[in-house]
Amino acid sequence: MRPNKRDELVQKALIIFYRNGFHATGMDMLVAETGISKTSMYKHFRTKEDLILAVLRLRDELFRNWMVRRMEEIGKTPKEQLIAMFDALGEWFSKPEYRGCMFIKASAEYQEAEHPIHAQAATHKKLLYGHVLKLAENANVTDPGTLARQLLLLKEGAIVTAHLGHSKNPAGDAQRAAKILIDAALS
Amino acid sequence: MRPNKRDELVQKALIIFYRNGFHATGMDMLVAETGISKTSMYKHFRTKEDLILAVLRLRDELFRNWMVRRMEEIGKTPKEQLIAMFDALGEWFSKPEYRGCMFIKASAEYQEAEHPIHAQAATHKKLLYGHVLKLAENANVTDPGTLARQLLLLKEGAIVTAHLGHSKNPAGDAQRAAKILIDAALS
DNA sequence: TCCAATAGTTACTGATCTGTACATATATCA
DNA sequence: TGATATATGTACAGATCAGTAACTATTGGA
Repeated sequence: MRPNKRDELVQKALIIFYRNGFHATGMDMLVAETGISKTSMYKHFRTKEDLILAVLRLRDELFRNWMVRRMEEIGKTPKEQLIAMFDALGEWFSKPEYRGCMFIKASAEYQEAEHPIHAQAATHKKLLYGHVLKLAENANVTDPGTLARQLLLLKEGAIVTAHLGHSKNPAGDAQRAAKILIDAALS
Repeated sequence: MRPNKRDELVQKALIIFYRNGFHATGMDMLVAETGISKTSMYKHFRTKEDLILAVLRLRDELFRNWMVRRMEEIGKTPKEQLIAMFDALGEWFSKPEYRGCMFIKASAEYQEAEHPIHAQAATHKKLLYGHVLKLAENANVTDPGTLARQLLLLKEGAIVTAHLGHSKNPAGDAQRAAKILIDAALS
């Protein structure tokens, strides 16, 4: 049984927490849905919070890898890659299992900035900002920091709006806005 | 005791749910922090869910009234009022008790679109869209629907980002982006 | 003063929560 | 085969969860 039970737990817990929320998911539900015994879980993680932190670390890795890869596949130049972020978002939103951003939800359930789970969610956003900032710099825009933050505002807004479901095509709306902002920053 | 106990409960529960989250706030905590007996609570509301729905209705009323009023106080023309939305957001973010948008958090804890709490959150966003759409129409922009949705993407993004706290001035970034989008929609 | 509505107190149910104790099974490697 | 690590099953502790029952106190209006 070398293929780690710990990793299996984190992967399965990720899906369940994403679908069901953090407080609303009890350890007994994890036992029932993963088939992994509670004793094993508590051997790998001292507390539920530790498990959630491991889940968020995995999610951060998976999500950023996926997002960066899609942006590079769709766009060639830095400017195209920035615009491609919203194509990738559109793909994500159209998946049937889409339920919004796990980090926004984590920060909604663990609100205090000092809480480790909240802090981990903030770290994810910071790391993504780093990537977008680099692209904005390479696109030679005036004030790349501002443009990067503005594009990410559109991204977060689209994520929330896609989950709240009162808009038909938030990724498309965001992308059209992004193009205008990028062009304005290039002149 | 004409000044309704029911209203008092909803007002106090609003503050507690906003600060503490929905699942994380038990009825016993509400009893302890409001001083209202559990029997009274369950005389006014059949379930915790019913209480939450009443809280969200109040929040919708208070928030939209406040936002519309501030926009009208700060901006004269429809265009100025659209831009003023982000001044109002900045005021909100700087309040010490700021904890993000209650409706985003509600939809994060009650994820299924069919859930009454989720639906109520979506309704709030729809109502706000109606107001912004009317302003965009009165500002005589081309495609007011798209502009209204894009401005609201910036708004939701700023709200999330202000709560996740990795950005210094999300309302300012959003406002500068909003001005560019509005000007582009006017030409 | 009496009625009726609204409030509170206390104690409870049964379920579920996180986390643990303890004894047993299984798999790998020497 | 035997040692060690890792997994399991079951049962539990103690707290908390939403919601209820039965009874009492307070209030406003007629």
